[in-house]
Amino acid sequence: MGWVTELPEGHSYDNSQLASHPVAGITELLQALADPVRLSLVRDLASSIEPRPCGSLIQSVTKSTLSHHFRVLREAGIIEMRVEGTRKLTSLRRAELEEACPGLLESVLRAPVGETAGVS
Amino acid sequence: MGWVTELPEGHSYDNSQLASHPVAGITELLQALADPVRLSLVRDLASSIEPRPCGSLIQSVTKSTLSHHFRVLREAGIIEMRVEGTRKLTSLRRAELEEACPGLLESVLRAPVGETAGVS
DNA sequence: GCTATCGTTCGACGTGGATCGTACATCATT
DNA sequence: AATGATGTACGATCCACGTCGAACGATAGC
Repeated sequence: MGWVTELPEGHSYDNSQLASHPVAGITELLQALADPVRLSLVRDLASSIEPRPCGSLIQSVTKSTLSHHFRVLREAGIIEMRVEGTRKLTSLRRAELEEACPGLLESVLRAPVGETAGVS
Repeated sequence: MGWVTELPEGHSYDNSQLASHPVAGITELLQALADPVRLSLVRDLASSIEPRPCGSLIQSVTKSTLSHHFRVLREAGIIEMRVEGTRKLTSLRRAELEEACPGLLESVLRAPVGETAGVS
């Protein structure tokens, strides 16, 4: 039954992941950073000099969920990916981010990771 | 403080709005700022030296919605209110915010208000 | 007292988003 | 080709959140 090659209207493969999105506006930027998982990803990326494969970050969520978060960060212009063999290396776009919203990344990374900051 | 005047099993009145909440953690802080209405409120508050009554800010949403946003900002420790007659004056907690997350408010306020920042 | 104004609370609604499982794509190796 | 590893697309589910209208609380002034 219908072994017709199911290309059209099925899963299309979108390579726009590789084209760098422009850095988004401040609201979208904050929204992208305002999720605990994504913030953790950004912190991890910031703490390593070299770009890292997606799978080496986080573990508390599924592959698909992780891919979703990477998409959000990509579309906000916060990260970029490049293919290397069978993997994709992810890196922070520090310079572009700094140009679009100076100081934001710095302050977010410097903030204590725990719960309340303890300032009343 | 912040107790509740219990009347007849219905609306309870919570005065904790006046007790300053501690500045929240970075995630909650970002979440509070990542809404267009709230961000606009914060910008408006930042642009005026004196504290302002709630009603003098924004108009694109209902009273109740506005009150909800103020609550979120209050509970994140971003703003504080004090009663003055029949109004409540709202002000940014710049110092506490700066102590809890240095540079964050500055960078957010300095960011262009429009859509995309235009950095590719 | 009554009335007006200002802000809050409650309840309900709709939408967006975070999560997952499954199926699929791509590349490398065997 | 077949298999394994890595990441993406899609569909479904669930829940948090932004929004509103209506009722209520607090204060000021008539």
